[in-house]
Amino acid sequence: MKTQSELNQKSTDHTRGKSRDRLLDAAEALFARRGFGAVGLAEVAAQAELGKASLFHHFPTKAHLYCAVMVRALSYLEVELIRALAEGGSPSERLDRWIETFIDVLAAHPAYAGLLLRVLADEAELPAGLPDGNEATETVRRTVTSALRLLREGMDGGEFARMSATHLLQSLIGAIVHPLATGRFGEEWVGESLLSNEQIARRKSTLRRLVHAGIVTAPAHSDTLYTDDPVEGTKEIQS
Amino acid sequence: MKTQSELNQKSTDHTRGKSRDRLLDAAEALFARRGFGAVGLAEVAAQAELGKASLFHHFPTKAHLYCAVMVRALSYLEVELIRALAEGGSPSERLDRWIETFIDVLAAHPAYAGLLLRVLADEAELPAGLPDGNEATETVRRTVTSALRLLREGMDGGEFARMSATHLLQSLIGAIVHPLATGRFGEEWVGESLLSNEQIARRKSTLRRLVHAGIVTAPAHSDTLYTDDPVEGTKEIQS
DNA sequence: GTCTATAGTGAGATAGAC
DNA sequence: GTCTATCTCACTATAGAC
Repeated sequence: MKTQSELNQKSTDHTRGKSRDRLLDAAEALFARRGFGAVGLAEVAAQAELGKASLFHHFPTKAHLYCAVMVRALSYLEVELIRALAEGGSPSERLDRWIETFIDVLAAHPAYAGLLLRVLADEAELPAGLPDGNEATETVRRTVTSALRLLREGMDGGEFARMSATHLLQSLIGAIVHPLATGRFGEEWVGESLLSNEQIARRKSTLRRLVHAGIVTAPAHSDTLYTDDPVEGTKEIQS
Repeated sequence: MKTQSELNQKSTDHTRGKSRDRLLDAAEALFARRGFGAVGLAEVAAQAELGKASLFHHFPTKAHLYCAVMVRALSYLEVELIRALAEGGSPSERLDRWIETFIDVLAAHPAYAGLLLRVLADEAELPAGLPDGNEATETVRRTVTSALRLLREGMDGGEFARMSATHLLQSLIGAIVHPLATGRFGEEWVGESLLSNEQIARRKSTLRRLVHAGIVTAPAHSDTLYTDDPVEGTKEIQS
């Protein structure tokens, strides 16, 4: 029974992959642009060239579909970022590679920036209880934890300035993800697709400059500089 | 007729302001958390302690309500940011004040970060054609333009490093807005409300450090650094 | 200006033939 | 696995009394 469909799990091309994958692709694009609540399953099915009812054969519920989309994207991102960190080098080199890889992943998958924004910001749109929903949450947690570990290592070794690692990471993520999620306005300001090689190079360059030297060349006036996060030292996220 | 209701247009307290304002407040919170499509008007009305039908007396359509919420928030932000820039000082000082004011506004209005994220990232959720929708778009444009002007001035004067002003601004906005829009995860990582005085001070400190000196203290390896945006020089956004 | 009642539409989800 | 037909319900919006 079903010898063929088991063999090409990786979905080469014959129509454009298995219909489950087409559904995931369609849903991914739509959820990224409009969010969970504003996407209709009829539109998803139509864009996957399937009937609306067939969708429910692959995903029993809209929430399941949403979580499956998220898990696929988040897992891919996690794998790439972990790989980037695993290649070794000084904390500074690893951070550079982490940022560059992050941008590369968002550039290669135009929907991911939007999806990430929604996972992080939308309220309760990862319905807990679903296995995939929990896995998505855990994937985010793991990815964040590994990045935090890098930042703290760099600070401990004196290679990064001492500051709140969590706040720094949130700022970095915002600076990386947000610009690539601002479809309309972003392209209007930049004048062309944000995903062109040229603009991606500019994004990397901007981030690199920001991380390595800031942007202000004049001397800054002194100011209180917070260093450590007192609370999180004992939280299980430390792992 | 109605002498009383005309007098307290500014809605002091007697229940909690005029019902139109209560509707705006309720809608603001819900739209920020869930986006246009996922919010039901029944919930908005209920949270404003009004019947569902009364809502349509104040806003003829859901889109009108959404745009009204956006205009109110964006206008307030614009006024504050323009004021911050108008207080004078060197580009560096004005940029610091701009960032600090931005964060203060987001901290004082917990829904604004979420709203901003949606204006910038959600697709077509500011229905053009509505007067308020166009005004919201124009407000975003003006706010961005004034910030871009500051960045370019700083670069021209040598006080900021030469780089793509648009990319820099997008990165800054992401670093400012995104962390304050990540309700769930953000608080989990930080361990307390992101809007406490302590955490707001950390946000400001992190951004200031990032802008003024970057975070890496070790010498960076050389890299291509993009400077100007060739396309946008002739666009009407230049104003 | 606020309400109850209700229209009318489109959503998520199911039944069951093929 | 895919389809057509259908159920059920929540939603936006309207009508009209008070």
